[in-house]
Amino acid sequence: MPDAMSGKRVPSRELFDLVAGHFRVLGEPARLALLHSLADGERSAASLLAEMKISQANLSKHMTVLCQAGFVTRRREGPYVHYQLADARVLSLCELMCDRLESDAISAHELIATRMLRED
Amino acid sequence: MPDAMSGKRVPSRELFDLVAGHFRVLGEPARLALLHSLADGERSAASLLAEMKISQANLSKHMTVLCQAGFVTRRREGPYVHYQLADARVLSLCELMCDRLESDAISAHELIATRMLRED
DNA sequence: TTTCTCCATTCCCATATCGTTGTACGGGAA
DNA sequence: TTCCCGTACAACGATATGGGAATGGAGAAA
Repeated sequence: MPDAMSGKRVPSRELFDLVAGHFRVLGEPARLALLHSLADGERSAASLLAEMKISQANLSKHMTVLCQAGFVTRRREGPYVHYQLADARVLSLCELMCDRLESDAISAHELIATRMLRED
Repeated sequence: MPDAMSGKRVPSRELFDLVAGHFRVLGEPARLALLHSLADGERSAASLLAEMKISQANLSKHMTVLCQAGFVTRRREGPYVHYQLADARVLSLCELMCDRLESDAISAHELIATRMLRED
């Protein structure tokens, strides 16, 4: 039975590339911190620059990447630029990942506790 | 009022590094395809190698990365090795990202349609 | 034991990406 | 107009990462 008739989804290589590319955008600590700073609402480039400990050029590049990925929108107001989360689901992704890591940490902790109780 | 008393979570740089590192693991098309292949259950290394169009060394390296990230578990059975998803939530992450991309695509489509209807 | 299979690891190269520096663009004020 | 400020872009070096080829190592069979 061919996949087309099985009802099962068969992702194409292009889809994997696209999804992986967006995960890679989230695979940068500085960009995660920037997204986190935008969680409370719109922020100006200057305020982000003041908060983060990165250079102006670096900030601009990271924000460009986030905009191209569709995670953030850019709004120009005179000489100033304001950034905003384009989609709150991005934060859901981060929270989901954090939950996973937390579970792993707990499991590791229990494993260590078990080993300490066990008589080798 | 300090952050510690505001109830607001202030992630550390180490947490951003950790989360970003795990997102980077998902930022590889081949690894996403491997995770997808494991969605239906345990698979042997040989069957994964037969399905994917990558070299044996490459497969082994990718699976090692997935195991170290805690996404996959490795089980040895004689000379054979079987891999299994360690956490179904990984698939949730991928689905969430796909939903986002789908929404973007729809938005882009509507935008194009609007422009086509508009008289410039 | 030897030999074979299956998988992991190591080394090397090509490519990609991050951060810095310097520069260019664009808007507002003088 | 000229100047300054805020931001984006380009070019560079350093580092990281994926892929291929070769090697290593564990286990099973002879």
